[in-house]
Amino acid sequence: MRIGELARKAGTTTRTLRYYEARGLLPARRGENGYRRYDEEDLRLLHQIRLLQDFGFELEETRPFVDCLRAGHPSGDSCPASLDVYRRKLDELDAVIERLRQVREQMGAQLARAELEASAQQPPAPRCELTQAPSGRREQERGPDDDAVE
Amino acid sequence: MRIGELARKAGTTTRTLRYYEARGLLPARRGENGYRRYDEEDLRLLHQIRLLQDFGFELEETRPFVDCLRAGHPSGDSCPASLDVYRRKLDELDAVIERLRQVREQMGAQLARAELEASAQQPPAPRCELTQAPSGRREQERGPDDDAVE
DNA sequence: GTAGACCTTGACCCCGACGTCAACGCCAGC
DNA sequence: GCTGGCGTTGACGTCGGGGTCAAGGTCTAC
Repeated sequence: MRIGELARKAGTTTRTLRYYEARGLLPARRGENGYRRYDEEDLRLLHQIRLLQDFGFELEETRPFVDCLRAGHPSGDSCPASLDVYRRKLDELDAVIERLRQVREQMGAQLARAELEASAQQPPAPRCELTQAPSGRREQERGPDDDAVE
Repeated sequence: MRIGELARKAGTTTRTLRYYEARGLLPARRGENGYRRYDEEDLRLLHQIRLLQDFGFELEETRPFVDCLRAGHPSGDSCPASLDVYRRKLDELDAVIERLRQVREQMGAQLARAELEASAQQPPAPRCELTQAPSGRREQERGPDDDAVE
């Protein structure tokens, strides 16, 4: 199959596939006309990459898994190198989560303190003019925003 | 004081201070020679910025806090606009933490499964190597080299 | 034989928070 | 007056994972 079809099947874009190829992660054979040609095996590799990306892996970190699959193993994590990456990522993940948890805690305390002080000042009349909304209005739809975990 | 001194006192760099000024976040007065001049108030503002940055705020998100301080309030979070940012960040934080927690869980399960499979295969002889599998090569032989990145 | 869907490479753009020159001005001490 | 350490602006680089043209080649259907 050609690049467009593979992209559709994997739910990604042709630009992304060319990018992966440029990184040496998913090289393609070429037909006589110079078009890239892929097969089902490539689709599997690509699925592996996307899965790990969704987990927050950097592209380079998916390489051991892809190599493992390409070497003929049943799954990308059948090789020691992949397991090492898993373990490292788990450690990282634990560290990040813990840090965020602490930040969350401190911020929650700050907010509580600030709200308390505000309510001690504000009761009679609205004063602080650096705002527009008088109170809650917090739905703020969540757009295509997401990760950015450090 | 001049830029270098402020940077040292706040544990940051002159480049950073110029960047903040370019963003309009921490404008500086100028001496006759064109040098930036700062005072203790600026140091306070800067501390507020750095604190929030450490919390993972983007620069723009610190602006309400800085404005609040500059408006004469005792602390950066004495203003409703700042509290709104707190609340929004807390929500974001909760969402991110939860997502990471789930990823951590899935990955832990993957690792456990992979380790189990590995131990079921490995005992007799070491197998899992990153060598070519004897299985079918892909259609159309390639040039004088199978790519080996690294 | 031609439209239009697909492919090719190359090149520049984006975000955030700066780092890192380069080339020059200002000022203090010796 | 010269060196060295400050300061100034401006411009480009970084990192990841692509997006978005632009200018052209190919293939397929009608």
